[in-house]
Amino acid sequence: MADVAALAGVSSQTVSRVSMDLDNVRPETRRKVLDAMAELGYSTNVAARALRYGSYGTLGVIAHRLARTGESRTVEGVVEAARAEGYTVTLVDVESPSRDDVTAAAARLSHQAIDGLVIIRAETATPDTLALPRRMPVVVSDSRFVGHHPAVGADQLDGARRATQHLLDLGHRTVHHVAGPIDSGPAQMRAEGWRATLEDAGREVPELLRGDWSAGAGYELGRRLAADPEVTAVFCANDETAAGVLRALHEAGRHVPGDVSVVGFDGIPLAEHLWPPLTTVVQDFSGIGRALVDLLLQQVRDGRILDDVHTLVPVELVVRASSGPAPGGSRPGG
Amino acid sequence: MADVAALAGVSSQTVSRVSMDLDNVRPETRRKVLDAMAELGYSTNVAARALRYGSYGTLGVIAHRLARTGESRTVEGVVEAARAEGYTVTLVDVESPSRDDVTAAAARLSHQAIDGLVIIRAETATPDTLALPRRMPVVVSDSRFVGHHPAVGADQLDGARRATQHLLDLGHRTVHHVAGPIDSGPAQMRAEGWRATLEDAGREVPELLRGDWSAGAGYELGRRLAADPEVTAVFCANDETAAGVLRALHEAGRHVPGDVSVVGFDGIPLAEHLWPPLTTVVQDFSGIGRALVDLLLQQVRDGRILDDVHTLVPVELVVRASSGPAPGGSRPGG
DNA sequence: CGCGCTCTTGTTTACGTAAACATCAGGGAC
DNA sequence: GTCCCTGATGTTTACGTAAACAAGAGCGCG
Repeated sequence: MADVAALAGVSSQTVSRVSMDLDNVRPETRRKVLDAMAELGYSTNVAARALRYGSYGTLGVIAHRLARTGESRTVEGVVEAARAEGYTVTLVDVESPSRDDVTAAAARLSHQAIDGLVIIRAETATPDTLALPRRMPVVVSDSRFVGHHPAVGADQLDGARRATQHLLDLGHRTVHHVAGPIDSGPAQMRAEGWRATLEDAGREVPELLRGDWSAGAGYELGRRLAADPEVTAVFCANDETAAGVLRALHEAGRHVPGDVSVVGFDGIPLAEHLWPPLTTVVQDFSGIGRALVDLLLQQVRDGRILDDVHTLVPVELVVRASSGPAPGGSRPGG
Repeated sequence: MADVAALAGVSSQTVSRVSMDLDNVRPETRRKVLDAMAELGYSTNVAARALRYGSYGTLGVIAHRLARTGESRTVEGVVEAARAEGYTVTLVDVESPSRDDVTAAAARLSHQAIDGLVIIRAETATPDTLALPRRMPVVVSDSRFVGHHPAVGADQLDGARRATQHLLDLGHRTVHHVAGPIDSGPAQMRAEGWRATLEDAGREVPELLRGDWSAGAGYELGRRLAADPEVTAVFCANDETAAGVLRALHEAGRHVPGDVSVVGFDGIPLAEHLWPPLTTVVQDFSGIGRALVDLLLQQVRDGRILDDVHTLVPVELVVRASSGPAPGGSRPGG
């Protein structure tokens, strides 16, 4: 900046005024300064500006597996919402879902220049094990942090209930469930919604099959389901798992939805183009991202730390060809 | 820091020494300082440290649609590689692929605290329209920037050639292609590899079908392909497109691979669990991320700006059930 | 017993910016 | 013509950290 000032023959304060595009600077002076800036390839030093202002215009995000559907779409939603508010996003990926890793990630972030922190998936970490800088605004989309930090999440319970009820309404005697990993909050809630719906309807609750969100696990477990002629309806914890189940059913020669109906969760773009097109519970990821950023910026701007807010974002059941009437007396073989 | 120093009864410099965990500080003094830090919830101010050091420990990333396969997996690769080098990543999403948007993104990033910039997808922007701060180290994974900034990319041409050749080797007379959007460099190169392979083999080059990376476009174009009995082999610009084509073929009652073989590109995790499992060209996204970060950090650390490096990351053809022998005389109807 | 070395801690300074305050010139009102 | 007000620009200072330098204490060796 001093160089620019010298070249333009003005004081550094005038350069500052021009670069902020504020105040009153004579057009001629402004011109000289802009020319000098261009000539020297000057751009303002962010560190100094942040030091002066005490804020960075940046939000931190902790996610687990970035390339996974839910994560990447939530991150995208956060990035979009942050951009709309004039903030950029700094990303920290947690390699393995271990406590130490998340703590390390938070520590790394706390050494980064951020004004607030979005925890998209904290996995095994708990509110206590996260050693965050005091007064750091935080929001989470992980249900286990409800009551400790303000939380935003899709209405997992409602989605699972609607998916399960949809299958019951189609006449299926009961519904099997391929769940997500046991240490995932959303996976727990989806399983819970499934179980509660069956119990409310007075139906038998089949043994839960434990997956891990992956299509591979869906395929392996799907082979067991395909081998059981009693199975006519499967609710999967996410769409990838459902894809694996569909493949296993195809391989076993079981027709979908003639013999078995399948429902997924998440609403990935590919769901509509699986074979057959997948009935699924669609999450509004960009809505979640927006809600997260709103809640975080409220805290950042007011300097006030909220803790007991929990925003539920509604989900929507989209019915496609993968779910149909239970195989009845009219069509025993499909 | 001054508060900590006062509370601990030492100078701020001693606090600095403790927080850097360097130099020689008497254990007793260190203890006092650490206690004071804990009591006050102190953590070092990054802006000040960055101002002092002139670096931020952060890399910037410009991407287009974050949730799209290629983007999110490349970003994940970059984030992982950056973490391994002790850097975090600041993300800027470009809303629409317009020149202004990318320029605005770069401007926004240049006002952020970054040591270098990774352009994953610059879309319509050109090297000239990107008003980057002088001496900002840059790497790109966009082929149009080759010669201006060091570039890293999968060997698209080779991948497309191998996919096409694979189908010819199976006895197909020719291969149809559902391409990516016309303004995408990788889409161009995949189409080029396809065309060159057919020409080298002296085969007829069918009209190219213009998609947009989406499964929906694949589905629409796939319906046209399904209606044409001459079509026996389709090479799709990416796996999502291939999923749409598969669906269209299923709906039309054409068997895969009995009647028509389909090959994708990217190697998304779901490819293996589509029906039938998809033959595809697998890209090493984390390898690309690593190469990008390596190349960028070379420049960041040496303060030297490279411009004519172009790293090609090899791809791998993974053959699955979706591609098979051309329908011959032995099996006219599937 | 004193000199000098080492180990620990304190003081000064600079990083680049922008707010607060100071200064100066010009023009309008009386 | 003088005073005051306004608008443009310069000067001083502070943000929090860490390097460079300075200073003081303790100890060994001659």
